[in-house]
Amino acid sequence: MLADRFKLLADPGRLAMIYALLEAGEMSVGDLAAAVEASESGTSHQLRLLRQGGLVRSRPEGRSVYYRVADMHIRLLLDVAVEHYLHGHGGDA
Amino acid sequence: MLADRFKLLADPGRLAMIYALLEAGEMSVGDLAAAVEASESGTSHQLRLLRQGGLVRSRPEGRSVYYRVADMHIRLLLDVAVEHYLHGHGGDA
DNA sequence: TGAATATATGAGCAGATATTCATATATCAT
DNA sequence: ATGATATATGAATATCTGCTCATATATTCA
Repeated sequence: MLADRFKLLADPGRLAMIYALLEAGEMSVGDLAAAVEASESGTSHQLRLLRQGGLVRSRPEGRSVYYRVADMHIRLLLDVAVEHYLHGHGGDA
Repeated sequence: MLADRFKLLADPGRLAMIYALLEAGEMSVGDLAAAVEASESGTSHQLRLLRQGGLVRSRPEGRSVYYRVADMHIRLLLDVAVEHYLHGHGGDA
């Protein structure tokens, strides 16, 4: 469902993770947790949601697991959303 | 916050409302409630969230209030999201 | 004015979500 | 094999969300 995709993006922590991954290209769970200042457990939980939703992919290496954003459509979507966010500052009425 | 924008889109009912408004251009609360098969009260509640978030605007006329999507950036955002959704069917890994 | 209609709003409840803690699994180093 | 490290996962919990019911406000019509 489309709303489920939006749900995954509707959390500041997950958004921060996605932006960090977009910037770094690839990050281990621990590094990502440090980057977004969250617990490793919580980060792992969120990554599972993002992975199940197809927004990120993972690659195990040694005792680490590296995550990356699944595809660049996500960056486009975020860019459009940011642009829309900046544009839309109309109040009520 | 950007996540808040996504939150507004992260609900099937609200998405249905936005699509109905995009299609019709403008609708009263009652007509919209009927179109998305929801209660008028619930529809009004959701419309308030959308209005506060700047996604829709309202225009009172007589004893009705007509709502419309605030701007066409929203349609663009939805289109990109749908395209992304259709594109991204990659599983785990 | 009084009744009916359209919308808005607040309270309360049920279900969903995020976070934390504890524990499990797997890998690496010694 | 033992201990340390990295990640995953389940359970418990606290918060948030959406829905419903009741009620309020405003507008139209008779």
